[in-house]
Amino acid sequence: MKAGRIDMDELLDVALATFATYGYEKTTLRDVASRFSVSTPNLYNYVDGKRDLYMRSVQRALERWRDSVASLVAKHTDPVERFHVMVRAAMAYVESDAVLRAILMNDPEILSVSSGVDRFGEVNRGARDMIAKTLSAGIESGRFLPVDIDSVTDFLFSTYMMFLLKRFSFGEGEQAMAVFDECIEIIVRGLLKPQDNRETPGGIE
Amino acid sequence: MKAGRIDMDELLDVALATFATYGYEKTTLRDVASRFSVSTPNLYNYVDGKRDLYMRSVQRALERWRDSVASLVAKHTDPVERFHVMVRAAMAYVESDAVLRAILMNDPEILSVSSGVDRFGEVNRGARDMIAKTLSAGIESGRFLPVDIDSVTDFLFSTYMMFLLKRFSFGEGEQAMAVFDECIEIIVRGLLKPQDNRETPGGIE
Amino acid sequence: MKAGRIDMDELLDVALATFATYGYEKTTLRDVASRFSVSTPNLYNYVDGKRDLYMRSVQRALERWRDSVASLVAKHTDPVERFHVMVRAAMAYVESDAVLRAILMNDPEILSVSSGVDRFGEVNRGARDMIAKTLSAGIESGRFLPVDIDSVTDFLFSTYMMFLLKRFSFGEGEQAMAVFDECIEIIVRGLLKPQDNRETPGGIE
Amino acid sequence: MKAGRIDMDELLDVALATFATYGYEKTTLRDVASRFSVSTPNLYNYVDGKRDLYMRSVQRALERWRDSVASLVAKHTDPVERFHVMVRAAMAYVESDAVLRAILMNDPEILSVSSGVDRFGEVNRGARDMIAKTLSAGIESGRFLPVDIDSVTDFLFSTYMMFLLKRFSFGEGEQAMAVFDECIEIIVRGLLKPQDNRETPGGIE
DNA sequence: GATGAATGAGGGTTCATTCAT
DNA sequence: GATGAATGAACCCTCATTCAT
Repeated sequence: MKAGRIDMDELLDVALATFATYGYEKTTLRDVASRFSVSTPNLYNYVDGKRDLYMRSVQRALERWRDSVASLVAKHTDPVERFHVMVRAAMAYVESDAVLRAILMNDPEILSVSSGVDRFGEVNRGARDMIAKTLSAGIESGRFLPVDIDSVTDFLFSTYMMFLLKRFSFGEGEQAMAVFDECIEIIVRGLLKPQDNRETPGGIE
Repeated sequence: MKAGRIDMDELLDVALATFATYGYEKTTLRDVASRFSVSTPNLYNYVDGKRDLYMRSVQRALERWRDSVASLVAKHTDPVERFHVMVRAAMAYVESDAVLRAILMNDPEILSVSSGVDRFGEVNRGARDMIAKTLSAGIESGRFLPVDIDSVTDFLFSTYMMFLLKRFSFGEGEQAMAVFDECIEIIVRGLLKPQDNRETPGGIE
Repeated sequence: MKAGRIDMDELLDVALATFATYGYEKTTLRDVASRFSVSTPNLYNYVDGKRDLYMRSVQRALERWRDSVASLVAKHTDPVERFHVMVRAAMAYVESDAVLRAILMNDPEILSVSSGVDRFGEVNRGARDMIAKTLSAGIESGRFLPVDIDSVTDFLFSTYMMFLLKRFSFGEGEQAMAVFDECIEIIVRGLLKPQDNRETPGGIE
Repeated sequence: MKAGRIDMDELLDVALATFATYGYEKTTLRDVASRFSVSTPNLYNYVDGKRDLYMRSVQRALERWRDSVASLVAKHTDPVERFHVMVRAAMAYVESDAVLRAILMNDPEILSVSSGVDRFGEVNRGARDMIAKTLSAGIESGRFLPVDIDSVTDFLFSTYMMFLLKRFSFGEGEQAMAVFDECIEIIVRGLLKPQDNRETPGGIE
């Protein structure tokens, strides 16, 4: 009783897996269409072309990633905790999702925000919002210093992305993670008001 | 005195890097040719087509790998030491060469020798020779039991390749290395004559 | 109600004529496509490439040839007559079809069945069936000796093909035909039961 | 002690044979060059390119043809005899020279003079001269009627070419020859002065 | 929604041809 | 003379995309 033969969610899932396997260039619309026993042009009734199919698939994957992190972060109220949970959950998610990892490795620029164009601006903005909110919550609660939220958010997001890239796209191995943990510690410590400086819950021991 | 605009060594290096970056399919002959400001068909004066360019580039990379390992192994005389140096040097080399790593990740079958066709037969044979020689040296020196060299060589090479694949192509992380080290220990211990069984120089402590 | 700009039958006819005129190599897909005022890649909606277009065109021509012969043979019941009709009709058809003749001259291996690969296996098998049926009919009717049908069919088909090649592909002229007629006589006479040996309807006198 | 590695006569012979075998398009300069173990560009020291190589090879073949006919014709003085010898010798030569025949079959336009461009103008002019001289000799000797030499030459040459084409390029078989013989008879009879009309030496009986 | 037909762009490859050496 | 290097044109073929049905 479906209106069409193709379910949009399924389409994006199948497409993402195919892109992950073959990479964007080598993936053929026929590859995707044939998985649904459907003609290639028919995909254009659901999607605006190959690029669009790719963008939407990746978008959805990025959203799931963001949502997963957000729901974990939501369980915590302490701003410092939220920070640590956020960065660690993000890392753990990528580590656990082979398809997303393959996508990121094939197309590292997905996470790049500096090189002029920001594809996936919405998702990235969502992630930024999450950071910004955590930041401002920390400031309002009085534990963080009253820094400029926008610029610090930018800084944090860039650092985060940089490490993701190093870790998963350029494959710089696990020592990159140690440096990352350390950097996060430094930043968090820098945000805390002096009297909080001793304890950083969730830090490495 | 230059033969032409293109130096063969440079060509293979550039090609390898390009293949490593984009993968075989997405790499265009124009990609490679344009790095030398040269027309695409001109590459056919140096190389027999895209496939050939790929094969030769990879071949050279594999040879460098093999030679690097061989030269390190040559510094040792004790068969047991040679074994440990050999397997560790091989792993370390791949770890240090991002281009080779990318190539292996994009085309894991390079190392496959079982699936009927053995592309890069010569290099693989060279590696096998290295193993076989180390084995027979150990036997002649009286430290190894007089095993059948061919079958043990086969076994060792397969084990070695299997771990390389797990480690770098399938990205199974570093715990695979621990297992590998252990396996090597077991094999070496099994090769040693009883009185040698206690000490395995180069082992993990 | 037209399916498209190109009618499959027309396509194969045009292609066959073009191949006959220029030969396989010199014939361009553009040559064929332009006859339909159509882009070259569009041919791939009808056909699987140049080789496939060639194969199908020739296949059809061979089928027409076979069918023409078969329908003539069907008018006769006497096995001996059938034999003579069959071989003569086959020869006459080629003589009358300049396009088929040109194709055969450009690509003599079409009829070759011995050299390992039998392209056009189906048609050749059809022709063999025709021979085999005629043979077994003759045997059942009691006029032919009870020979092994398969091996005699093989022998007859080979002889037939050999003469076709000599006549049309190597252009050995009409004296080849005389030899052919004689050979057929000999074979037929050898197949007949002794009491039939005197009369061979359709023979040369 | 040859100046170069290649003898011009040999080159043209080899080239002609190659063109005859593969046809103009499929023949590669490398095909020809490799027969002399010589680089492809080197051929340009002897010849002005592929087209030129073809033209010269064919030219030479046509000249040999013409000369062969001319030398046979020269043995006769009777104009009528000369005519018959000329046309028969021309036919016989083509029949005996498989390479020339293959060339003519692959490129029937060689003999075409009507379609605007006359490649091989010189040879064709030579052949025409031969006809014209025979004609004028016949006229001067008083056996032929005083026709306009140019137009009759044109007519004869065209007829001759037409039959050659029918016979060898379009493969119209041997009945074309009968028609040809008859036509020649008719023409010769028409040229003779009335009292000569009875006897036509060399005619068909 | 779905499909067959059609196209332009682009990729690998061959080839005739030119040029500097 | 001879050659290696270089190029543009052309070919087969794939693919994303459009359009009429």
